[in-house]
Amino acid sequence: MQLTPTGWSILGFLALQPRNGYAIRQAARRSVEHFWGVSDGQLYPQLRHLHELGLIAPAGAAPERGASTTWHLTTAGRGALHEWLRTPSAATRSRDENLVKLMFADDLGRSAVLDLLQERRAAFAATREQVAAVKPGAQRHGEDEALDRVGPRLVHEYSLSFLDAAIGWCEDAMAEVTGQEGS
Amino acid sequence: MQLTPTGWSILGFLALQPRNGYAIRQAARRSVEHFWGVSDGQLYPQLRHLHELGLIAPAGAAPERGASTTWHLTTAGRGALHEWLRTPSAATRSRDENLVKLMFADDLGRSAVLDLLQERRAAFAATREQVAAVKPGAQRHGEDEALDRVGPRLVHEYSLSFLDAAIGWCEDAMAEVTGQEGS
DNA sequence: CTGAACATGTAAAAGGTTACATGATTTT
DNA sequence: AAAATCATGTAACCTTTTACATGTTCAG
Repeated sequence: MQLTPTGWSILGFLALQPRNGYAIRQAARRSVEHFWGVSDGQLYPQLRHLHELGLIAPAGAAPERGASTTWHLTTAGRGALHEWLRTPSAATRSRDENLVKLMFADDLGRSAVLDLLQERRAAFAATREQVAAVKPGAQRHGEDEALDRVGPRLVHEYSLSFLDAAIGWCEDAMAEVTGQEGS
Repeated sequence: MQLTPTGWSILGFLALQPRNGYAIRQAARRSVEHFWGVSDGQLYPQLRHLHELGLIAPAGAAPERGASTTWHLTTAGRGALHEWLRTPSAATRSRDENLVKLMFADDLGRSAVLDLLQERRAAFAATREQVAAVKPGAQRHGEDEALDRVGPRLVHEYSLSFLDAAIGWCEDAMAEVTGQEGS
């Protein structure tokens, strides 16, 4: 069984609990967004595809066009997800325009380098606040299977620790660049 | 002037010093790879494109097919690069399959979560060694303008501090998951 | 009843990765 | 002379992004 990681991620969200496409998007925004964005244009085609493969099924009989459709995993879907979970992962990849700029910014002088670091710090700090405001796994109210999962909590903690490290680095770097007034 | 960040990154490497396509790829591998990969299939078409825009020029008269071509920035190219450097950057984006799996791995039990964390730790540790082995900015021998640039050094330090944070988090997470033998 | 949020979708274009294909140069 | 590395390029495919398009439900 072969899917794009975006497909797997959608499958994963349905494994946590049944929901409609819109709710998947929201859940992705709350948790995964920074390391696996799911874009609008891909969500609904992927749902159709997963349905065709028999990995998910609509709650009602037939999904009507334009109406809200709640999807849930089939047995095959859960099996496929578990199989994927045991598969080795592709390496982490980032696309970080700001860092690329930093690489080449010397030409413009120290102040330009500082500007880039400041931009970076501000962006990370804003993201950190946003992430800190979210409670991981609290996707439903009341007692729920989702609540005692370690996965969402660990991922949330990872995001925070990454952001803290990045912000810390920005500050160190700014101090370093400000300190040595050579060149 | 509008380019893809891949194009800008190529331009940036030529700003540091003139070189051929192959050398750009190598330089990218040494420095930027983890946060802005430049893939083979894009490099040469991009060089042609940058040439058409008048941002870079070949060393010899005309670039011959199959022969090594050393490219350097034109005045317009350097101007465009500088302009880009002052432009606000797109937000950092990562694609991290391992983290997505972690999010959904609870179903398979604590041992599967630990496996994922171990896989993650090993991958980051390997990358860390690889990155640590590289000396930033040392792209030429002898005294060189590249040597007193802060950019490459800062970026190198960022990579290391990111990797350290990630490895630290893996270890904390493993301890946490191992510790609480509930569920 | 009006606007905000909910909900689903499509089409086109841009971008990136992979695999392939070829030949030159240098080292052993 | 063979092998490794240097060097350039193409084509197909896959994925993602963006922009658009439409209709519903609920709160004020």
